Amino acid sequence: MAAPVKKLRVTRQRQFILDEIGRSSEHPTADEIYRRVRRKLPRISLGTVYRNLEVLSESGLVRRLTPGGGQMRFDARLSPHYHVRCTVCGRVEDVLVPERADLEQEAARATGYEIDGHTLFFEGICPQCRARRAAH
Amino acid sequence: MAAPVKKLRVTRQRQFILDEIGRSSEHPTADEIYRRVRRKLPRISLGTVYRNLEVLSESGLVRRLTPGGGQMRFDARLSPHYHVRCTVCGRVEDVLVPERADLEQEAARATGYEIDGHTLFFEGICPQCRARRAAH
DNA sequence: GTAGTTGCAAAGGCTTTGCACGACG
DNA sequence: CGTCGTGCAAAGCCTTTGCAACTAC
Repeated sequence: MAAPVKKLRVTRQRQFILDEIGRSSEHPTADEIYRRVRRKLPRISLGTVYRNLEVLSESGLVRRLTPGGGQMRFDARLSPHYHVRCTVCGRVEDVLVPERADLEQEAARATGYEIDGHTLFFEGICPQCRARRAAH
Repeated sequence: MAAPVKKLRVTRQRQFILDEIGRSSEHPTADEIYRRVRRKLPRISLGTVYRNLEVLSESGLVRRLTPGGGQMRFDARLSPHYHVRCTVCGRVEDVLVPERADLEQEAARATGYEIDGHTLFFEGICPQCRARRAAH
């Protein structure tokens, strides 16, 4: 009755990609993952990286983020949490505050939708950029 | 001290574009706006539409949305509110529940960022798609 | 053995941009 | 009249895809 889960093979490429996302807490883009994994697997292709990111997020092993300013990013932290994007340098970081489940009930009531989840992005300026800005 | 506001000219293209966004509550994409405005101004180009959307959102006359699934959308409703995207048909609608300002304070505390705003997207299934699904 | 995967390269979708002409103020 | 805006077309960026060879199970 549920979604047909296709069985994933454990390939070297897949392992390195998953590993690389887990290793970094900086929510890398597909291209960043590609460049890093290529240090270990020089023959991997960008297409493979994209295909794996698709499959891995489809099966819930990574989370795909689409912050306002640009390309997709990937997050290995699976527990519910929010994100913040620095509007100056573009970095994306976790915001570890508890998810507000009540928001979804409110939204369901207000819209008539069946709500499955929500995504919350804060925008702001990171401490480093703030310091740089203060120093002119 | 504030951002240098450049003065906008009132061109027919700009007027029709702004008008078209205001007229529809469906958060049209750039291409949808283009196709609609072209009925009145057949010689307008897609490039002009994009340039105006850029300028208009830069000056706060429209709001630019970037829902997870695909291209930018535009919203003429300027008061703070949230959005929901139907994961089946892709439509985007307003969610008129009050913004939670306390979220930003929490996020600032948790991250050290200076928070300027936040974007909240709900995902779910709209009543129409739900009905269609129930009817097999 | 055979489905799922990979590399490579080409194609695709959306958005941005260079340029010369046009029009708003 | 000087800018700012426009149309057109080309370029750009990120992502997806077709295909034949390959490999995990």
